[in-house]
Amino acid sequence: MSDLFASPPTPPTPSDGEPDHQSIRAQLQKMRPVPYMDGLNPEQRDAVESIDGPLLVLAGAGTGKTRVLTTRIGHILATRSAMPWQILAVTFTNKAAREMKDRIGNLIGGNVEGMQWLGTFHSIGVKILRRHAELVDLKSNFTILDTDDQLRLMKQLIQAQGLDEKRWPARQLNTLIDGWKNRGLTPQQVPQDEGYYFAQGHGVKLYTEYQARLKVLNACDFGDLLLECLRLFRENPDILADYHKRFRYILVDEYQDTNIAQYLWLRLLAQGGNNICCVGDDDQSIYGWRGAEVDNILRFEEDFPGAKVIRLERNYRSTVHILAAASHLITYNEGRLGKTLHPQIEDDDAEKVTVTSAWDSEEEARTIGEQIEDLQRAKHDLNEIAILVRASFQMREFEDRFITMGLNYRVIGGPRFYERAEIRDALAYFRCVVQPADDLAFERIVNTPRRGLGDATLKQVHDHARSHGLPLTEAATDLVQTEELKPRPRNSLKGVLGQFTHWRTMLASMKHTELAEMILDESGYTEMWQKDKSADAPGRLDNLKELIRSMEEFDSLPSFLEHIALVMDRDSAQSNEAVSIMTLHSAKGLEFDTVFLPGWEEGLFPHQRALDESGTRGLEEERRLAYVGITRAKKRAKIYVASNRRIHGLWQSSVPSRFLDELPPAHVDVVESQSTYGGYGNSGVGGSIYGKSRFDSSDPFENNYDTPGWKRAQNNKAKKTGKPKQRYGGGPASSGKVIDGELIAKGTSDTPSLYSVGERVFHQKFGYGNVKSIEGNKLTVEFSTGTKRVIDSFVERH
DNA sequence: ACAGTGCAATTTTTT
DNA sequence: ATTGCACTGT
Repeated sequence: MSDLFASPPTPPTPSDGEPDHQSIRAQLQKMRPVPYMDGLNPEQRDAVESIDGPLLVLAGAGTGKTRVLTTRIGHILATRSAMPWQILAVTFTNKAAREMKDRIGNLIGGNVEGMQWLGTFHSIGVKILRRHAELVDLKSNFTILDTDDQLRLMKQLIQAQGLDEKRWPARQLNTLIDGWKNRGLTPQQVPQDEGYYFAQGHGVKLYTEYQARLKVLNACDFGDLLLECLRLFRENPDILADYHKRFRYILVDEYQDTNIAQYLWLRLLAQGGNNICCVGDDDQSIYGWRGAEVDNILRFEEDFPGAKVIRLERNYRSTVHILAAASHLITYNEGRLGKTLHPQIEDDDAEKVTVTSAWDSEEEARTIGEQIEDLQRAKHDLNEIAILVRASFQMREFEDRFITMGLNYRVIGGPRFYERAEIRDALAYFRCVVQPADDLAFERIVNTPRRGLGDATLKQVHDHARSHGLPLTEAATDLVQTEELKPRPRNSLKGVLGQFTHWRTMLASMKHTELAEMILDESGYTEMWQKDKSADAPGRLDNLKELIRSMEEFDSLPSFLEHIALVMDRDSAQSNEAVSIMTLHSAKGLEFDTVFLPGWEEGLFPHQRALDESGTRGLEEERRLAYVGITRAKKRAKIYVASNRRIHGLWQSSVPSRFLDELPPAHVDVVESQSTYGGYGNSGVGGSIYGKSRFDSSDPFENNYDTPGWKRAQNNKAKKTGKPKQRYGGGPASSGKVIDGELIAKGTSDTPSLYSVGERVFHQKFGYGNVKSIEGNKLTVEFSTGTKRVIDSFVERH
């Protein structure tokens, strides 16, 4: 394929405006198909070839969206319509950008380095801002603040206003300002009434102050990376015109996830050639809560007059049943552009989507564990299995279970490397060296490790800084020359400042990795963790080593810091075979043979908070989330409902999700979990309908969701809260109920414990352990993972 | 300055 | 239940 590029393409000159050339080339292209077009269906091909004018590609799940995007870029390059550096291609995540780069590389045979404008919205924003920083009151070495920095800054501002931080938490202010920034609003543009929501009208004032502080700190937050670009373009038409000339083609991935600021950003840039191609799927818009505007994609044809719209509806990923389930479910949403997925995979033996009821979340985890073992025995690849949960607290149950089972798993999207305290501390040291005005970094580490610089001293530095309008570092430098500080803190502060000055002088001459190590050693930071005898200290030291190691790939400390700020993913080694556990949100864009979807209960999924806060809009977004979940599956989608779940430490009985009603019965099998007898566990509520099909085998595929029992269950929902788990500890009250025969026999609170001190027992979650003491039916057991108090019926004698 | 205690909050997440 | 926080007392 690379022979297409054998002769070096000549860059089209700006005056090369004769469209005839292009269309002739395009025609030739159509007449003689080129290899990279092989295997594209007509719609995909159309999307690849329609490179002139605005184009919206509505790409349903699994319809070859990325392929179209990358082939389109390949096509632009192959037809010499633009040079690599004249293409702007934006994605949301670094992962998507990387994948796109890789695939273009494969397509055109290698070098994609020329595509310097392929990246995330934010990384491209930074790139533009650094070039023109002075025009937006920044220096080109400005710092990018993360959420943590933002919060600390806002907290300071709230305090400075004399407001009660309890009543007006920084978090809330951050969300508010973030929301404004997502909508492209500067402090002046915030609608008046909105400003009053926060702290009796202090909202806008705080926003203004926050922005002012950022300038002083020579810093940007993520929102600014776009917002300041907007300002730059608007205030400097010549610069915008420059970019118009530069970007002959614009491509946007996941357009349904763009917020207003991003939309404005794109529109300003697209005004040049109008060759903008947006790819997205309104049915997969799941980030409304962080500012994404589905409207952007719904409005595309109005925003870009003359736009062509191409629908990709041939799904190459999933079986008929999976697609039918997802499609039927999503039709319950209003306000969509409307697409139908047509299955391209023929499989007469395809499994229907299953819905399984479990007594509680523990049984749910156990059942899924067993099913995974079955799949494993049938030689299924564990990497092709995923568990997609609504909220991350659901993950723990699976982890616990898989640990005891000895099943390999990996959690995708947990706490990130860069978020760890030790990494943030180390970075703060580096930031402070590179950018002395970075007060937030300075504050973070000035007394870490302990240097005897407490609140009192810091307050003096702060006051001096404020009254003289100086960054903290400078204020501190001033102060130590005077007699204002007490001798001890004064010397201590003088010492650190001296060190920083020293490190800064080394910045140019020393290799950055060595300097970094030197900073951590000389500051006493490494030593602090070496002396720390807590269990995680060695791990933290490892992380620091890892941090230094990862700096190797960069050529300087500043470029490394930018990478950290923007590229927040850690490349985890995923060599082993393992089941993936992740949230539905982080599953977008992925696919697996088998997908387990636990926790389909009202309140959890759809999530109560989504309903409370956003009403129908929230519900529809939850439904799209369900759609995303189901369409991740290639061969098997397995849905689970638990009748009882522990939320915030309380057992709550729950009602199956309304989404289950919205699945097409013809493509769904209702089964009960392998280890449940009956499924009528929720006594008194009429029973779960999901166990019923077992006794109702005359017509197992009828729509079970409309039966009286189901209706009753819905009416009764949320009546019982905080109820103990009847099956295990209920005593006489629970007798006569349908319960798990195996476990109920093991004693209740009324009978003396069956165990004795010193006995070896087995627990489903914690594994083997020794009984330390007994109070009634509660045992204190020492497990390998620690000592826990458990109800005796949770363990087995061994 | 720091350690210990009490209290509230607790969806989803990228950049 | 767990965790992170702000405040209090030494």
